[in-house]
Amino acid sequence: MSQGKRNFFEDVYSVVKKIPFGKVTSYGSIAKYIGSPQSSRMVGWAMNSSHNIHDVPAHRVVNRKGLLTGKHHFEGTNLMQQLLESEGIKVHENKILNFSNVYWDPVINLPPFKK
DNA sequence: ATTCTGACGTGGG
DNA sequence: CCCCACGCCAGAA
Repeated sequence: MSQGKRNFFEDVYSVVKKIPFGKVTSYGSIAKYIGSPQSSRMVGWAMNSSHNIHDVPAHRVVNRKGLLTGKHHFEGTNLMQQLLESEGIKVHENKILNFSNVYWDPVINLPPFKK
């Protein structure tokens, strides 16, 4: 009880860890998958706390337009883009090219969420 | 307690 | 396609 917040963070990380190599998803999709479709902003907040955790591929999470909105929170100026391009994803002007082709939706590709 | 902000999303023009 | 206003919710000042 009343630990929903902590689970929320863990839930977000567990989903992000399952994003396949070379694919990306959005904050909103993650929020929707874990049962809080209106807390997409909190997903971003959770990612902010994932800085310490190296198991979480935060670079594979972008906004619904395919923009690298969190890029500024990575080290250096272009780390996020570098990581994505190292996985074969093309990026131009902070935006993922051929977005629909590399987009991976947990709601569709994972079994129903259960805690 | 109140106000503002933010790694967002949707709807309307 | 772009831009704007609004809704959301947790944390900081």
